[in-house]
Amino acid sequence: MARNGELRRQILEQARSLLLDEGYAQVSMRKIAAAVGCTPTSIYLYFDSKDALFHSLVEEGMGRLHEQLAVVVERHADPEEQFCRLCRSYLEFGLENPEFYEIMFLLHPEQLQRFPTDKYRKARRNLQLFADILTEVRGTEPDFDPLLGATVVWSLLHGAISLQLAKRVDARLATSDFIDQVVEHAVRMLQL
Amino acid sequence: MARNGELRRQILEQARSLLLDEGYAQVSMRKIAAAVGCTPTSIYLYFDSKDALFHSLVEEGMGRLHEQLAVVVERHADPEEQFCRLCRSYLEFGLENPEFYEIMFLLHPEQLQRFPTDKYRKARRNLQLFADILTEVRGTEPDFDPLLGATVVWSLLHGAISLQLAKRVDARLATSDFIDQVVEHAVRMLQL
Amino acid sequence: MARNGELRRQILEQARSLLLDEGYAQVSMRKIAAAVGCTPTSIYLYFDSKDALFHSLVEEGMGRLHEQLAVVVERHADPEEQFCRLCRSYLEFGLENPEFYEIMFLLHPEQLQRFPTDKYRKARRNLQLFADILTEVRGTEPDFDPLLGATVVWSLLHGAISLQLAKRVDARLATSDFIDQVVEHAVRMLQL
Amino acid sequence: MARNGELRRQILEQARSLLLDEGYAQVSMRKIAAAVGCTPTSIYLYFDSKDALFHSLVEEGMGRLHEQLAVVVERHADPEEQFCRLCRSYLEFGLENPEFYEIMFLLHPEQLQRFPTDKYRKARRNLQLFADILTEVRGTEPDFDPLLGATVVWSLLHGAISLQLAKRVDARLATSDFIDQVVEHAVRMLQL
DNA sequence: AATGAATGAGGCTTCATTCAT
DNA sequence: AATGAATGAAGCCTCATTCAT
Repeated sequence: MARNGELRRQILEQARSLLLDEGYAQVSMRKIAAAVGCTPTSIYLYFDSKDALFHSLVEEGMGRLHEQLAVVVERHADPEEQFCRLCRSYLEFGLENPEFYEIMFLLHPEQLQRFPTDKYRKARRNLQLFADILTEVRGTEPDFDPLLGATVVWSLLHGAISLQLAKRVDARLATSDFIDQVVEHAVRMLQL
Repeated sequence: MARNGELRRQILEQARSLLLDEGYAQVSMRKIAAAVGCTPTSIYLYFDSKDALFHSLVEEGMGRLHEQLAVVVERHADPEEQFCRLCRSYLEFGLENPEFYEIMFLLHPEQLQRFPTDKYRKARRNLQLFADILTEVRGTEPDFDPLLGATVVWSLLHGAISLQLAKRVDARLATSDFIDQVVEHAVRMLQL
Repeated sequence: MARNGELRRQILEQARSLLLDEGYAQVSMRKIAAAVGCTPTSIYLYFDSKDALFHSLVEEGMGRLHEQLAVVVERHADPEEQFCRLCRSYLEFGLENPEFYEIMFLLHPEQLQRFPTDKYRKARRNLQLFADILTEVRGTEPDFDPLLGATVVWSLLHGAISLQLAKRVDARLATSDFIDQVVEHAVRMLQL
Repeated sequence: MARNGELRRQILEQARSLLLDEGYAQVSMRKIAAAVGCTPTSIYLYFDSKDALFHSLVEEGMGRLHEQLAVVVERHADPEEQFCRLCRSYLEFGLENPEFYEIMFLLHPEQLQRFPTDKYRKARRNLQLFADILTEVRGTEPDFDPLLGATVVWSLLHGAISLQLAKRVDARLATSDFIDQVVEHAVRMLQL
């Protein structure tokens, strides 16, 4: 019907769109096909299975996130500035790409089975960006583990995104205030 | 076959167990019935629907968590001690009752539909325990919002549990170190 | 719970009520029990099966209809007056007791299985009331069969009720006009 | 397995056949599939739902009936002859296509839900055929309403078919005599 | 006189997937 | 490059009914 890979692109796009609109449990091959305007069968020309399709989305999301974070690190010299912006950028990614964030970090491993473990290693590169700055700033402290510190910060950011996406943050709190406060608290990891 | 409510108890138990093993999407009435050793029909003697069954689990979990946290607050006088123990207790609950934690906080509201909104208000009581201590310690600061601070701490704790349950924390980090570090970082919320 | 037969009476009453409100297909033993305020099991104390319950209703309806029609015949002397009133009374019964009429005459025999055939003979007594008058008026005509004539009249009345109950009569027609016209046409059977 | 639309045709056919044998309430997707020799799933390739399937039958029946009646009107010039044949043709359709007649006119609207209202308008075209002749013959009478008269005739024909299909007509009456008598009585509507 | 507990059968429908074309 | 036809498994849920108490 279209140029090489055009349909593949559309499938991924509609899958993401459905994911955003209806949640993972409601996304089926049929619905994706209907949204794209092709047959369910056609999807199997480009993806081995439903899992494989979603793995592609995970991979794409991982790439986008890393790219977005890497740019931040490049653009700023001051470690604290870098760290602060890294946090904001991560939060921003999660809140503005809920469908990516959901399949990347919120879906149970059991739901998204058979995901090649090595692809999750890409996720670690992102964590390393945080750890690197922590090493730079607090690396000399004998009892400080940068990887551990980065994981704690990640927990905070991830928790904030999760609660926000699940709409469990009290409606009286302004989102921007919440984000500011999260970032402010995350940055404290740079302090002794 | 069973004494009063015995089957009901077994259903809840197996539902929780399946939830833990396979994730919400994989839990079906049929599987629960098979695990319990009864007919799917029998489940409907005790629960109006699948949703109702899971709502019962949510409610039970909410009750357990609140009880566990309330005890902590009663037993300790020093605010910082209270706060620290609250954090530990919350983490402990999440990590030791993953199936409860999942349905309570990880499931999307859309997946668990029609949940009586007022039952979620119970969840807020837990958040209030954190907020109360923050008010006690930092209430005089003009620009400090205890509810906001408590939500940030909650994000950290929730994120830590989520990542741990999803097995996304680097295996090289000892869980006890991770928890210590999370609590230590959370407690910083008490400082100016 | 109550005096002898009291519950039995309530069951029949609620069954009829449900029949009227929701139609035969929607009436279940459970719903009847819920409406009465007893257990589904209790219904089986008074009726052998769902069929038996409905057969009782059919029987009751047959009795009521016959009583209503018999009164008409007794009260009037003039054959034409009798016939006219019989028709009106039959139409009235059908339109004012739709739940009885439905189980008595509209339900498929397959749906209401195992109905003792002899009970349907009661229905013939009603037809005979019409036939008797026809015999009285036109009995001398050589080619006139009163039973046949009565059945034709019955068809008209039954059809009118059926279409009305199924809401298939054009809404622009006033019900009273429709009934008048049906009776007027039925009465023509008395004429040569 | 089957040629284009072949399975669809078989599904409709078996659905009709089951309808005839067991009545609407007893017809299930599973039974239809079993009768056809395919999977219940396959039915959903051709019909969106059980309702949709039966709506197709209704529509087909409406078309057939109208076609059959329209031919009668075209073929005869004399109004009385037309009317007489219309009645016979309607009766014939009902008695020879009981399964069509049942879903078209005997099923309660509640049982066959969500039927596009405009399709019932087709049914009115049939009624209009009767009304047109009545207008032609008795249109000048001031107190005669052709639509009302047609509805009365329809009641008679419909009632006759209903009783016959439900096997409630006395077995001693020959069907052909019954039909003759019904038609004869219907035709009286043409007289003053 | 009534119930609580339980069930086997079956209701409609959707799913991911395959295979021949 | 794409599809039309088909399926087996499974989803939630309701049914009439039985049996021990």
